[in-house]
Amino acid sequence: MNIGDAAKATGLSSKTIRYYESIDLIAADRMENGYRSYTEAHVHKLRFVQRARGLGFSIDDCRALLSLYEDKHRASAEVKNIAQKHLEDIEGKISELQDLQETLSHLIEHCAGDHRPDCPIMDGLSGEQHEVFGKAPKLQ
Amino acid sequence: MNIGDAAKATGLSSKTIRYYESIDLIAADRMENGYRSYTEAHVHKLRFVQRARGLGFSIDDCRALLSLYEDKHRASAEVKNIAQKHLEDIEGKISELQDLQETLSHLIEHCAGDHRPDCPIMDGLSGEQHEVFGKAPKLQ
DNA sequence: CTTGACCTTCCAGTAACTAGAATCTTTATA
DNA sequence: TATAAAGATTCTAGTTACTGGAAGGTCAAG
Repeated sequence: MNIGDAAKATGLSSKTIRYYESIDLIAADRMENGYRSYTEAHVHKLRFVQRARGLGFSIDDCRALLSLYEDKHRASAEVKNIAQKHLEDIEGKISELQDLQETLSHLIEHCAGDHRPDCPIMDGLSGEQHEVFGKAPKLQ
Repeated sequence: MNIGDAAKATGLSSKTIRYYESIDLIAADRMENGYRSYTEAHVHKLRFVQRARGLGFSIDDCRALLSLYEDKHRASAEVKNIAQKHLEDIEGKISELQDLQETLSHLIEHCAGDHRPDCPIMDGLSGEQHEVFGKAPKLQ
């Protein structure tokens, strides 16, 4: 199977598949003409990574998960560990974003949003307001 | 004021302040020896950007907000518009992350996490599970 | 006069691709 | 059979918002 077919079979773009090979994540075989050649096993791995990326796992996580995927004697604890850490990451991000959401929606609520220049949002950003601010966490 | 003092006054690093100058966001004056020189007005603008970045506004948003900040005749509607779009972005991200969180925590819940190789998380990533999957949205 | 703290510029690296250019190879059509 | 289109290859560079580090200039203190 050529790269284009592998792309269709996985939902990844050819570019992305080549990229994954360039970072030694998933290597294809080569045909005589130099074209990459994909087997069903390759496609499974690609789809595995596609799903993991869809769940927000980093490429490095994917690398670790792939090697566990190929290890018939893996302990599920190892997999769970990676997933757990990732879940905690996600939960951290959610709560940071919720803080931002709260701060922003307060500011927006109090802004008339008309032709006049007075603007609580600007005041907030200028540091003229003290209630609502100072609570916003840093985004990484 | 030298860049180091401006950094202390704003909470930004000297590197970041130089970076902001390099992208034409906030330019400093120069002293005879070539050192950057910061006035209170500079510091206010830097702090303004620092707060906006803390609320997750992009550099481009900051650029727009800064120019509104300096425009005494701005309409608050313009500010509100930028903030509103950003809020919608944030809300979108929150809901994507919540979907991921739900999917992941279901998978994790059902994984024994012991020495045995059987693992619902792996099954999910391998596409052997169909209930929980397919719902996960793409992260941008 | 030297040490140390501070400043300067410039280059490279981060994450995970994506776009585009220049150049094959294969396939389909006239 | 000639050729054009589709699809393959590699390589470089751009994206976001910085951060780290190197090589070197400036300044105040001892």
